[in-house]
Amino acid sequence: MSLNHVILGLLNHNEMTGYDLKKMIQKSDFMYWSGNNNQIYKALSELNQNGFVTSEVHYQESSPNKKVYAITDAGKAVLKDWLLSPLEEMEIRKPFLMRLACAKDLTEEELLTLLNHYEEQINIQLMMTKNHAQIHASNGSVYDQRHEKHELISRFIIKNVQKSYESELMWIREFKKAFTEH
Amino acid sequence: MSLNHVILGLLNHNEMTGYDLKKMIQKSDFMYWSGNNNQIYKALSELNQNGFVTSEVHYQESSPNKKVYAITDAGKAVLKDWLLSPLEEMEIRKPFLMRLACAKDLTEEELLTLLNHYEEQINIQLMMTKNHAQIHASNGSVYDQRHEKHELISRFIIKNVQKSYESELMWIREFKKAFTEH
DNA sequence: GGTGTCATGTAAACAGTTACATGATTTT
DNA sequence: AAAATCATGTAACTGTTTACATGACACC
Repeated sequence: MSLNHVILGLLNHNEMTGYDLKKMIQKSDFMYWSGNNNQIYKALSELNQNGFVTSEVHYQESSPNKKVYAITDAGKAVLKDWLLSPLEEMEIRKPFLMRLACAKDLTEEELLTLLNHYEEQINIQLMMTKNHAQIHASNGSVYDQRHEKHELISRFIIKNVQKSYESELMWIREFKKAFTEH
Repeated sequence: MSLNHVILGLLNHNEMTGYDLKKMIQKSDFMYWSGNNNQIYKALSELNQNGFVTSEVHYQESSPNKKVYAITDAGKAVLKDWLLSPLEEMEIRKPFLMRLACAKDLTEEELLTLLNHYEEQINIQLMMTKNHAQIHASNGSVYDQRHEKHELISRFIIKNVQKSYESELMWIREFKKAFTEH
């Protein structure tokens, strides 16, 4: 149940509404949850029931009312426990590799177009993260960047995602080269 | 429903039982399904009902009876349709990055031990894939490697997984360096 | 005598996605 | 006039994992 932990982590930066959390998770390049309503509002009510967050209703005229959530001391303790607990393994899901493994009956031409499609896709994804990174860098980002330490961390998180794509592109080029040289 | 497609792809190499498929998927470094019974036997009966595979019971004395599944022409057509259809996007799930993003209140020491744990974990995973690759190379592997083309493909699939881990290790070292140099 | 392999299957629980519902305001 | 933003929530569905059930044989 890691999403609950991440929500605590986000609320540890700033108090927020469910809607804010949803947008943050959906925009992020490295948070791997869809950020749909069901997930987030359920997680929040669960965290609230356990006393890990508090919620305060803000009445508004022109827009619907908000529930602003804030982390409690109990929540901070749970967050820290998680941070120091054994690390979950990463998962790489590359449907392209599945296709490659099943490509026995494809012609060399078909295989090359598949590879080219993949290269294009990864290129697009890389460009998107670079775009997001620029936006982050220009307008202050989600996290407060007054502290150097935290700035370093967020820079390296973005770098990590970009490196994953760049490494993939390098592999594709190597593969294409090996493939065209029979 | 990509698992069904991959099962077709595997059966396109060799006819097999559900148990064989299960083991293959569980041992694989790049197939991202757990390969539990429920998934595989359900998928097989579905493929069978749709006429994409046939099943033949092999009676055995000392072990339980087998159902050997083979791909049909209809199954081959479905497989090829999938191979030429639009590519699904890859997903990278790195719980470590989630922790980093939530690490605001950790001390620099705690953060460094987290990083070291991660490095160790990735190192272990890399070594495991290298081990698997050796086993594959020595005893003929799952796929028949009579054809050069296919040998090239399986070599590059393994290379892809390894490169993902190596790129991660490089990132970790870069991060540790940047971190210790304040 | 306990664990592991071979072999198939089901039940229950949990996680995740899509789609629905409401309703005012702002943008295209 | 249609679509998007703000804002919260639920229902139905699909997908995935864990655990159960059976039973012979081989290995340590």
